[in-house]
Amino acid sequence: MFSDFIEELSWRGLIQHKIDGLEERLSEKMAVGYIGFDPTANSLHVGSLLPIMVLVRFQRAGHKPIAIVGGGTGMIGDPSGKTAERQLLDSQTLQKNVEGLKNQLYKYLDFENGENKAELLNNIDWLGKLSMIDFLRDVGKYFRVNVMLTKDSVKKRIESEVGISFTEFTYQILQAYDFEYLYRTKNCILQMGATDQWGNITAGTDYIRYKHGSEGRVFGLTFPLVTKADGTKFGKSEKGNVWLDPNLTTPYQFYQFWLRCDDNTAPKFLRYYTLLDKQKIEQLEQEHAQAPHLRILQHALADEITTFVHGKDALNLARKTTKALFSKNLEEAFAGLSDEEINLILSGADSITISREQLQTGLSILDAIVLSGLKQSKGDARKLIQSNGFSVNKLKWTQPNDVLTEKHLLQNKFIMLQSGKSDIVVLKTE
RNA sequence: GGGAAGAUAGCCAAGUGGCCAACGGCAACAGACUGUAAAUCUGUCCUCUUCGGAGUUCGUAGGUUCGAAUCCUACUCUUCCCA
Repeated sequence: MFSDFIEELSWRGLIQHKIDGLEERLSEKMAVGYIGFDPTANSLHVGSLLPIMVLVRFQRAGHKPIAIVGGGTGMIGDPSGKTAERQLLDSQTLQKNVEGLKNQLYKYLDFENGENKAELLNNIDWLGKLSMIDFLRDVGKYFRVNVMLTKDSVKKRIESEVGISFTEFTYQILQAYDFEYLYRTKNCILQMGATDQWGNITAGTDYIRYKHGSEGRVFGLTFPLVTKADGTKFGKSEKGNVWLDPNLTTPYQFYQFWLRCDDNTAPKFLRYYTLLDKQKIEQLEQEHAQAPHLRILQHALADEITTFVHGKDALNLARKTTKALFSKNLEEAFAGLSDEEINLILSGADSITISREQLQTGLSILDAIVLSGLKQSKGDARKLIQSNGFSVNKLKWTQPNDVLTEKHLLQNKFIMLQSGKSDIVVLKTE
């Protein structure tokens, strides 16, 4: 039962590097493996979803996952993939971020049941106790500077204009120490991470081998950094980062993010981020090829991931809201719905609330656009209208000097403001 | 310690006394075509605006000039060469 983890990752295209022998070791018996999460923000965003899914698959394959939040290493800053020295966070912010990450990870892994229940640890608990002298005597002795210099993350920074501080240079030792600590105390034999972590991971496996000799047979595995087919940065919407916290990115916005995925990237993301099996994904691809305009892959992607991250109820609401807002005929879409149903559907959308009196006296359309956040100034709002990019209740609005009044209300309740094709804000009245 | 080159908008980068809110590219936003996709073509793209304009930018601070991103001085930072 332990054997299919590597095979699974492999067909999903999730293996970039791995240390030989891992597959055999995993098939023998339950293994303990870990991934570290960086507390640079107080919520995880979609970029962290891939490591989470890898841990989830690891646990589903019968192994025991450990998630580390980097309360200690976060104080230092990982130079991997960074062109400039990291701005250090103060310990209060860091502490808050660590708590935020913990709460989210509890949602995705099973921390309750079975021999392979997940664990969550904060590396400040052991790194914080390490004294300077102990560190240099017991840990630093095992690291050769010439080897450390060859790591990509260090090499790139040394060659760059900004260089690298001693602090960040030592980062790999701390991460290696984490791995060794987990090996020693939790019998953890595998560290996983994105491709840019390979140097840090091998620093750990080398360290364990030196320190524990032939007993120290441990493994590393990396998965690709997420990219999109068009080369643009993954994980940003027009409003910024896409977060996993529903208070920062609503389930509707989250659902929409995946729904807008392009055709070339969708098959990859289905493999990366969903628990659908190979057969199902290939079937979806065939259906998609038959009728691409139905966007079958995008719907499957958005449905699966939104359910996983926010749950079935949130998905249903996001779908209902999407269906209502993107319907061609609004009157029809809302006809026959009760007040409660309408309120529920609108509660999922981005919205602003204004007073009834403002509509009675007439609300300038430019003000409305700025209030809604669709554009940040009246000048921008005017340009939007002039370029034919603004609609009210799905009808193009061409007069920048006109006003919104009660006659624009749908169901006597709300007005739909839309910039471009997909950015919709609902204006509600009190 | 000595010398040389450089710093321009979110990023890259041209401009070396007036024609400069500053060529071009990327990213971003909007339109057309589509499928809330990609590609392509078009428009916008320092800030605000009552769309008439107004205000603030070319490392920082001064200066020369009717006029400075452009010339001068000092300072800060970066890169390279020599010791």
